[in-house]
Amino acid sequence: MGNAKLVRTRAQRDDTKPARDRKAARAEPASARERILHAAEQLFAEHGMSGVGLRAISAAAEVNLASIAYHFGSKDGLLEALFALRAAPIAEERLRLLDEAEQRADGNPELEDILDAFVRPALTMGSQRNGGPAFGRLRARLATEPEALSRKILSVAFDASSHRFIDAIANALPKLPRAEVEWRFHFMLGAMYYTMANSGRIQALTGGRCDPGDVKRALRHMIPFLAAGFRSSPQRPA
Amino acid sequence: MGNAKLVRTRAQRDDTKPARDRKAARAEPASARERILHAAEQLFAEHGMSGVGLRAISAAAEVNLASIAYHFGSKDGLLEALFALRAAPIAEERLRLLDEAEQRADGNPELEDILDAFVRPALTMGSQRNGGPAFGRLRARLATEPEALSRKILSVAFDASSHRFIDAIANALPKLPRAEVEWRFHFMLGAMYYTMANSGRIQALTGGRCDPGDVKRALRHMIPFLAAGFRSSPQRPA
DNA sequence: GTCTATACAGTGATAGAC
DNA sequence: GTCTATCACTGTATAGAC
Repeated sequence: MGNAKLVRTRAQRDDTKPARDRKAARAEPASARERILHAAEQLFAEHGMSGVGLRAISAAAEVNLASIAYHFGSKDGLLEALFALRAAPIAEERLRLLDEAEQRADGNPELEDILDAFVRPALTMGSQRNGGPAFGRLRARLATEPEALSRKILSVAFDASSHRFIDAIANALPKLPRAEVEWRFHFMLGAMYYTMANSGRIQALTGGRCDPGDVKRALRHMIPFLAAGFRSSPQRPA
Repeated sequence: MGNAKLVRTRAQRDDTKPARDRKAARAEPASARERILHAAEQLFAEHGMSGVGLRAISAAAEVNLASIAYHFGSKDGLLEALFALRAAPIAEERLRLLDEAEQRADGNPELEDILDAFVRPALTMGSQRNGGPAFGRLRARLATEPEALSRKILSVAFDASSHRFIDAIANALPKLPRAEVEWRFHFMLGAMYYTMANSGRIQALTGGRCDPGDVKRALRHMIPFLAAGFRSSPQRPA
């Protein structure tokens, strides 16, 4: 667990199977691998990475305990596989939305559209199934972990798209120093992750009036807030 | 672990000893209780709540393993005790700074001063010792946990001061709907927690130029960003 | 009251039989 | 490939020494 080299599975076949039958995968997850991934995603998001045991996962997926070690090497390996499965589509959708916005605006998109392209996929694409934003919550949890493994996983998954967005924001705010853009990007990450985590804190504070799980509403509140923050003049007036 | 009733210790004496000798506590933490708390704070912050075992804590504190269960009931009980020790001073300092700002401004303090009074104690008062913001990181971790226990701990520690600050912000922005204030308060919490977590992500993205561990700089960037967000008009123009 | 030794049911991981 | 059996380790509980 200490050093952060990514786990190598014993079954090293190149997964990402070319989807030989999409329909079958929908009805009842065929392979043991997929059932494990699905069960782990639900349970991890609900009880946290260390709140749920491999035995519970194997039971929910209806596979043998050792089978999960066989397919994923370790509990951490299972986490990595989950990210490999879910993170890439999010990063791709971000870039797609950004490209779209840039084309619409001839290379100079509105700041709001850039921020929306960054945040929206993260909030909406957390496991549509079961209605629960399972992956998003898991990801938010990982984002606050200091463990080297977590950093590595997030880094390989999102570094490229993050850099691209920092550049796009800097381009939309040419007067803002680069360092200021980076700080504000950091604050945006915080607001986004905390919304994804949906810890229930703000519901408790407001008697349920404010619900981060309502993605549409969250975005409508979040984007103007962030955009105004990004546009503000850097130094504190007082 | 499931239900969130706070842990009752076997040694139920009212702690918060009236500091009979401040100097002695500085040199070499006298009681086993304090040594355990100190060791746990450091280790929890460094490796995460479930990344470190009770045996490691007992070794670092130079006490017997069972002694920690005696004083704190359980691992979760240890966490609660840590919060009881560190959270209260932070909440108090927040209210003190807010009172100060209100007095200076005859009841209508600047928004920036309100936000500063809220965020500053959280960033600065995370265990001055060892130079490491140990408690802050731990707190940020807890904030993204969905576990009932975490919510309970944070709730009893910070509900009162949070409500007070939501009111103060709403008072400073009389045109802003209450719900909007609450959403933005939520985003502020996210930015603050992510800064406290100091996950290293933004350092990695920026080659170390941006360091959330630099509290002074973090505040100078954060307050104007948040203030602008709070002041912005609610609905997205487009 | 404080501390200790020891035991127990649970965890993740693994070797090896089928 | 899959499963059984087992390992070292975790948090917790308890009986009893000072």
